[in-house]
Amino acid sequence: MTSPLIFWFRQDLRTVDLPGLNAAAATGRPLIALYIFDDTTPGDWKAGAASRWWLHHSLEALAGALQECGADLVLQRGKASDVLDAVIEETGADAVYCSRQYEPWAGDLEQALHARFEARGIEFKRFPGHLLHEPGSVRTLAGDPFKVFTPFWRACSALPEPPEPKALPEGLHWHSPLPETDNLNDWQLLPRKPDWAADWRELWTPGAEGAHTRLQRFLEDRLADYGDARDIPGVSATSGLSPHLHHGEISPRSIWHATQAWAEQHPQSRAAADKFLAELGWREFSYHLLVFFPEIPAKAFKPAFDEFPWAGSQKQLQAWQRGQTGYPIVDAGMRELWATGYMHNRVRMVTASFLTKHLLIDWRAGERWFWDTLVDADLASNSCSWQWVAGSGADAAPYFRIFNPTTQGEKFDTAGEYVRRWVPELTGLSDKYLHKPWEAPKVVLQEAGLTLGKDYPQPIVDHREAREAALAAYGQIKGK
DNA sequence: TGAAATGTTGGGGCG
DNA sequence: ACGCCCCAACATTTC
Repeated sequence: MTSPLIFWFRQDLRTVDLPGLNAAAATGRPLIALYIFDDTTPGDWKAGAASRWWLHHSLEALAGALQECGADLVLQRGKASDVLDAVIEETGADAVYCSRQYEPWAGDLEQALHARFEARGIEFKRFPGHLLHEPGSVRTLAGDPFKVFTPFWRACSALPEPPEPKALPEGLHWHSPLPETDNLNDWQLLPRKPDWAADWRELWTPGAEGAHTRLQRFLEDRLADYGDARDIPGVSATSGLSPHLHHGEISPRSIWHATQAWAEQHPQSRAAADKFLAELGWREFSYHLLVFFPEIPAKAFKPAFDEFPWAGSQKQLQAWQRGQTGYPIVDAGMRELWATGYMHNRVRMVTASFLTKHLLIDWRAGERWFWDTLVDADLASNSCSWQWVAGSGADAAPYFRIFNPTTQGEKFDTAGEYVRRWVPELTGLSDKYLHKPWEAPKVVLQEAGLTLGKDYPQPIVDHREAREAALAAYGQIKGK
């Protein structure tokens, strides 16, 4: 009798275009579908609260999809190596297949498992699938990792196209009897008291099916206008695929090929498609940076920033987190994040710039907050993007690029749709003052039924002063 | 994947 | 008619 093979699900909660699972199926051996909830993760980057909500529903969806292929998903909680050992022991499995992950601890774990299993004659194989191109496959002519996005992405497009997505073959052979599975509810991934995600199912559909539906809808309804509309937070013009991608419910290769096919049918929208694909490019770039510079989540890429005189108070941090800074576009973004687990990309830049430059608060505080509150929280993208905004990263925005929250609001939320949606106390204010209520004459405020400092805060910092302070702080590390 | 300060230009009001 | 000033509007540079 053939020994079973464990397919270990990780951040790849799908059955379509999952190379490791296809390879496992191709062996013809009885399979065990296993997911391990490992909250012993070192490095202090356990899944945040919003991610855990997503994970719960994503696992439900995966279990459903596997059921349709005749499989039961085994859920177990604990240290990955211990759980794998126990399942191997119990079932007599002598092979473990999984998808690669790129977080520093995940790489370490894979190495350790490889050594451990090899010694015992257990086959351990890792497969790509989370990225378009494996880190290491894209290098400069000198063989170094790229540190600038544009040449990186150009080099990527010179590579052979990523493989076409492959469906899971029919008639898989599943092992039984299976080890006992945990009850998903016992993992308590969902929030209670209060259940702040009570209505999130109306916003999101975690799982591969939801991901593919979202991609289709994006291609049909949104991609043609993506070029300009993607910067308008009041308009639903972005794909919203990031949380699906993070959890591996859809592969970037599926997105890549679907977008290319769409672009061939809509040649006049080639530019929009390329712009969208470049966003996948930034995701790739972040992963490449994370692999080559594993300190990125915790340490400034540019050493000069180790000396940066970060300041800011707990009180200011809290005002930012709660959307009470007195700058409407910033507060709208922070409240959208809190209410939905998501924030529009344009506004992520504005709010992050505000935290690091107007409040001079260390980018790592923002990184933490986003990590806990975003459903798409992703170590690579989150840390690289924070460093990008803070000016400390590879190919980062120059430090002195300080967003003016008023100008950004007027430029990208001209009609005030976004601010009025998330900061309803400002609804009565005319467009003219919506992004700068502190400049509104008394009568206007009265007519809007608004008392600044009571219904809505006064700006917690003065823009001009904050900007000058930020530039002065930067002056202290410049040239170092 | 900025904004502010500074520089330049050109039309129009005015003496 | 002319020079002068004001100030948008746009371009450049500086942070």
